[in-house]
Amino acid sequence: MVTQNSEFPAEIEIPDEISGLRMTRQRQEVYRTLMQQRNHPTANDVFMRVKDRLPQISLATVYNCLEALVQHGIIRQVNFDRESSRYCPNLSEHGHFHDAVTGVIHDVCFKPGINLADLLDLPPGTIIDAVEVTLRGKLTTV
Amino acid sequence: MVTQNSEFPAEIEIPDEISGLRMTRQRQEVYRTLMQQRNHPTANDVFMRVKDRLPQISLATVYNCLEALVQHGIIRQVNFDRESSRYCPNLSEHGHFHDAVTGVIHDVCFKPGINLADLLDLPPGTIIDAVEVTLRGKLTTV
DNA sequence: ATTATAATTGGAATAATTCTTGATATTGAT
DNA sequence: ATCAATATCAAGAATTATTCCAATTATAAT
Repeated sequence: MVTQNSEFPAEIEIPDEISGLRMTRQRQEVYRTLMQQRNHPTANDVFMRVKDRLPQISLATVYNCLEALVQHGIIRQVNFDRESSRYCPNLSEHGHFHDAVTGVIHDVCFKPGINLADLLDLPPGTIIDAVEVTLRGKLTTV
Repeated sequence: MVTQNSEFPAEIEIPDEISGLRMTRQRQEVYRTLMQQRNHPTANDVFMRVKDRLPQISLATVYNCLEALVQHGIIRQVNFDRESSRYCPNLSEHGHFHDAVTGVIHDVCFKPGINLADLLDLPPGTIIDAVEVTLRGKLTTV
């Protein structure tokens, strides 16, 4: 049961197992951080945040947890150029817009009914397992 | 003038300057390698190949040359996950298909008349400077 | 020719990530 | 519950691609 306390934001309840992956305390906290902090944090960002609740956790463990979560399809790993990997719990098909001014990464949805693979000149017999769309630019305040 | 010799494949002529970038001997060889070896080589791949013609070249120089060429829009840098950067002289707008079986990277064109930004749900006032499309999958031989 | 600027080199430094090894915790079978 | 087998975690070492640095060399400008 979740401890509800008006002094703290409501916590996200994490089950003991997700998609066959045992959710240890460490994995729960890593996952919770990603669910709460939707700004595509790096492993180190997650590490610093999780340390508040699990002071003894190591960066290696954060990497292990993130990898396990990615492997089990619970979160997604997102890369921009060769910067540190970022992690994202948004599993719906979406792209990423990288604001060159603020550095903020925004999730971008496809307009309904769009199937990217249909728009590409692919040789017959190509099986697409994953699609990645990354945009770079600025967000002029309107 | 290019030395033509039937014992060797015809060379690609590289001018002394491209888009305002002075084409030094090193930059010429790096660029020539990319033009001849269209399989998206890494900096190290280029280094090994260029060494045949410029045995004293250093890896740092190859990195410098590649960066200069990228900065001047003469070639493109392509990243897959956090693997080594790859380089590509194809400047036309295209995506990349990464064959999981062979590891080969294929350029993929958009079907005519497709403007990717139109298919995305972008907030108004978004200025897109660059678009990157990466596909992952297999190429079933038909 | 001389000076100023840019490019190259080789090696050291960096940073993100992975690996290794021993300790801990968890599960399943008895 | 106990024990063995397995999985996870922690800490630090190792790895790898890339960048930085300082010294040399090449090119361009006067």
